Amino acid sequence: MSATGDLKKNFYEQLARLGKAVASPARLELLDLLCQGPRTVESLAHEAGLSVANASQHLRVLHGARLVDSEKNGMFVMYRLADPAVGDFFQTLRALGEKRLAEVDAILREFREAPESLEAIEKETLLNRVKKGEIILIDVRPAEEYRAGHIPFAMSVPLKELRSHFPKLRRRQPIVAYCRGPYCVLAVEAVKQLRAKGFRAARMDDGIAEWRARGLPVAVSEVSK
Amino acid sequence: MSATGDLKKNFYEQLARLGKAVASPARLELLDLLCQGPRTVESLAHEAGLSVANASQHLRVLHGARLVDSEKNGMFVMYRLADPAVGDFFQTLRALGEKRLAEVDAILREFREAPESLEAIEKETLLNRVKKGEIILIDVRPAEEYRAGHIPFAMSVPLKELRSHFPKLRRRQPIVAYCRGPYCVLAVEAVKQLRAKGFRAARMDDGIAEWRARGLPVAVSEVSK
DNA sequence: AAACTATTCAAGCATACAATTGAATAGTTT
DNA sequence: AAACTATTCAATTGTATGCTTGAATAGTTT
Repeated sequence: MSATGDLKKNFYEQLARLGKAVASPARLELLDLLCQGPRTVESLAHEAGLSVANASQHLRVLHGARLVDSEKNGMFVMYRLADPAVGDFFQTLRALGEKRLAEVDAILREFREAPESLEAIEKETLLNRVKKGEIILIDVRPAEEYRAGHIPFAMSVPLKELRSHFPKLRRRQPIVAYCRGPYCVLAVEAVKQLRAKGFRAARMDDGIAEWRARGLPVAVSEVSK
Repeated sequence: MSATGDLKKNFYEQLARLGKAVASPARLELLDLLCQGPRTVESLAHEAGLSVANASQHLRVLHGARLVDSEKNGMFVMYRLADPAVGDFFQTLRALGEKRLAEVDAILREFREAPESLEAIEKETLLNRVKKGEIILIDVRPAEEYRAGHIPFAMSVPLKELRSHFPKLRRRQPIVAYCRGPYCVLAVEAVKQLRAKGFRAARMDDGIAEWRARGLPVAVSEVSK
């Protein structure tokens, strides 16, 4: 029916569908998120900063390229990678990107260095970034201390439970850890563990006491569950 | 200067440049060809069935994504993969494609089966395909026999020199080997070696004698060099 | 059943891209 | 230097894509 030449052309066309699927920053971010586990459309949209309709459309494209599968679960639709091989592919793509694109390298360098020089950044700016979700702020003190008072939007991740949070964390999302203050080793240890696992982590040497002393807002957990 | 969120967005944008580079069938074919070794623009254009200007533009896109490098050599410009990692990436992409895209699978199946059932195909059709470059027809008899008379458009690839041709050959391009006729083992052996190396090879059991006997055209080398 | 929610669909607009064409470079041969 | 060759550049055209908006589905709660 079709000549061999058409088949050859067709083969590359099919392959190009995969290429097209990863030709959009938005879809790459969605894929990256999905590499870390199944998610609903809305959570993906929110995390990637897309409108829900837009995210849905991008997901449809990814689905069309057989990169992701979806499954209806009650009112939600769960998206997941169609195959672990998709994750491998994404990692290869990222590795190649980091290796070959000088611009990407520069960005990552800035990324890596930014948290280091956090001391220089105004604490208010940090707070704004955390609020926007650009940085994950973790409180590594025991849960009770967290409940008693913590920096707004900080997640409670007691040092002992840090390992169990690894799967949830994104490897390139900057993480800032804080604890009781400059003479407390909890955050130092947390950063060490996170970096060992490849996360971009930095320590904020101020603790809750210093924070409060500057007149910055402090949150209190109402529900102690 | 730029917020962390911008950096994150920028990272995926840079990554998407790689994606865009492999989002076109033409560029994928060019990449595939370049995986097998450096080539000039014209040879790439010809083999991929593109106009030279078009191929040049596609190559510029690949170059922009840092996937290929070019080097001026006299009047020619040689293109090559920028890094062996690019080849790895392409293989991963292809592997994923073959694994995930049902259509691609179907195509490959047809591809794989087509040469097998070559006996059923009219020899004239074969000739047309060879003429169009869809199939590579190789004559595995010693060079003298080839010169004395061969099927039009067949390449002379004496069995002894087969190995040295491997680098030039494309792994998915169907190859058909013929020799003296149904009772000659040259083509059988050639197919065995080609398949062992992953090429798509089939044997045509008719030889030059049978070909001529059917009244089909026979070519003669004028220049014996 | 009515109000709500998560998701998808459809239409519209602006932008980006692929292929074609003809001309411009840069190198080679005569 | 003139003719030729390989490659690139520039302008054009049609088509595909991404994002937005508002409505439609399908499931859930009241």
